[in-house]
Amino acid sequence: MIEEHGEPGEFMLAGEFGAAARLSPKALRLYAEQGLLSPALTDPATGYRRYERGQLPRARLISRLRELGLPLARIAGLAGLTPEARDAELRAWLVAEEDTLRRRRDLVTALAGGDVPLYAEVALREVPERKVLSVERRVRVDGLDTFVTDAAARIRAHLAASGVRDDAPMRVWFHGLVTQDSDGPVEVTVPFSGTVEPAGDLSVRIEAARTEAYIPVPEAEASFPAILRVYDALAGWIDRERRLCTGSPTETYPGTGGAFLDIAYPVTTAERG
Amino acid sequence: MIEEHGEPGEFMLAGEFGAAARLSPKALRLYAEQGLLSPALTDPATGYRRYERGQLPRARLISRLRELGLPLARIAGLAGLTPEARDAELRAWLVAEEDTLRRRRDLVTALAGGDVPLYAEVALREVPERKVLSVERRVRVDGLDTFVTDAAARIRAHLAASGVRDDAPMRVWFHGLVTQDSDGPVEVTVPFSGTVEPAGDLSVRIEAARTEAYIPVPEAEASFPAILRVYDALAGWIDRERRLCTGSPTETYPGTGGAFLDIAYPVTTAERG
DNA sequence: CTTCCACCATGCCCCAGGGGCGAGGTCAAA
DNA sequence: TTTGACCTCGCCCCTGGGGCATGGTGGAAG
Repeated sequence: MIEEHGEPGEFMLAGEFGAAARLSPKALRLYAEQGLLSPALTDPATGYRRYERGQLPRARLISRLRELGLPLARIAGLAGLTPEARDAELRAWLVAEEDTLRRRRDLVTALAGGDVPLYAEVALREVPERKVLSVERRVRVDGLDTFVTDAAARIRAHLAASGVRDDAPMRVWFHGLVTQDSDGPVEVTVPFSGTVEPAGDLSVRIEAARTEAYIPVPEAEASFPAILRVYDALAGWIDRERRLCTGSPTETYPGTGGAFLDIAYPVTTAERG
Repeated sequence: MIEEHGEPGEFMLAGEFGAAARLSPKALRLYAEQGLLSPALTDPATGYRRYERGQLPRARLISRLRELGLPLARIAGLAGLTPEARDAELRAWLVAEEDTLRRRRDLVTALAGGDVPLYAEVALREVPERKVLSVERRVRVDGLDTFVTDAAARIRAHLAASGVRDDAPMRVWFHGLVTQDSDGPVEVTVPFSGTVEPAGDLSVRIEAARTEAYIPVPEAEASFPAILRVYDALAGWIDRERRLCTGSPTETYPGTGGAFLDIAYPVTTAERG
């Protein structure tokens, strides 16, 4: 318990201040180090931090925002806003949280679904060597659509300007893991015939010949998270056929037989013994 | 990219296995250390981990569960269940997540509301020294109701068995921070007159005389998160009156004038200069 | 058979947001 | 003055890896 102070001074020590703001002394020390909530006075000899009463509203606000689970950097930004602007930011954050929850709900549903019914649609095909115009960049899921759309437009524009026709579907390569919080290199390629000069971040390269296992995906299943089941089905098929993946997965737009897209993995030619 | 293997062996190295399960080698190493996903074989000379194809489904499951943001310990538990049981657990987890989101939404609303209208209801009172029977324990918010209800019942039962009447409201002391993920010591006390022996975790002590600032709270505002605004209003009033808190906050059931409860802070007797 | 290069291992430091502990300094009332 | 409750700092711990440096390896090509 805190003892009574007969004639209390203007300044409070960390424990007392923290009790009034529902923040532990440890948390207050951290906030002081980070500059999020600097004590009004620090005794240079003892290191004791003294807070003043006027800092309580800010401390209480920080405490509330921490209860929401916001990181300190975010809180530092929010604490500097007007109450109205802060409220607007927080409501936007809530909307994002709701999105996250929806995504999780969909993932759980996808997990429960199993992947058996899709096996029959998997097939093998030989893809010949092709010359392609490509753009590669590291992106996260939230920037994926924008990147792919933009890259495809620029590639096709450059092909048109170079006087060659793009005569085959666009292919998106996932060279690395692309998730909510980890980016991976993604490449967009469009095959062409003829001669084209590279320009800016558009490069010309050869896509090697390969055998790939693929599965056409209708538009209804082409978005997250239903598409995860398709990936799992394809991987499961490759397992069962006792083949091995030999490269990164790709998505081809449009897909075989009028499908919205094909998902494909390059695989070994022969089954393993 | 991964080269083709003419006659691939039964075992895969970390990178290859990880590419097939969408897990980084680093993550696989961590999971191996924790026993979450042990490689089928570890070369004792080189430390190379070899995974086999049959481990892919488990690896993919782990990858999916990580995408949900679940901690590894939780995943370890879930991975051992049948698909049906796992699905049930995940749905329960989703419900908890929805609760969390609701709580956050309420907190944001409370933050935006301000606390001005409640000031008028704050008052001061002198509380005399009282002998009380008490139970103290560290609890978190989720165990708070259960603890208070149970403690009150046991205290009143012991008072009745000792032949004394409990003649005053129950008081709940928050000696430490009680939040979602940090527990604090909480004490439940009931004043009595006469003589009672301590028993088990029931102890007899004196609550010191004090001055307290209090505010009656109707039942409609007595639950989370509306009650936070009341706490803030009380703290703001104490600030404006230029007093200091001298102890832990308490909640008294029932409250003054038919209120559901009173929230009170012990404060200094005199205003400060 | 050697060489080459990509892959793999360990180990260390880093991120948030503190909790917990121990050593030692400080401040008040009794 | 003593006592006990504060306070300070500093270190190690948690999760789930990312990134880097150093050095050992595997497999395929020459």
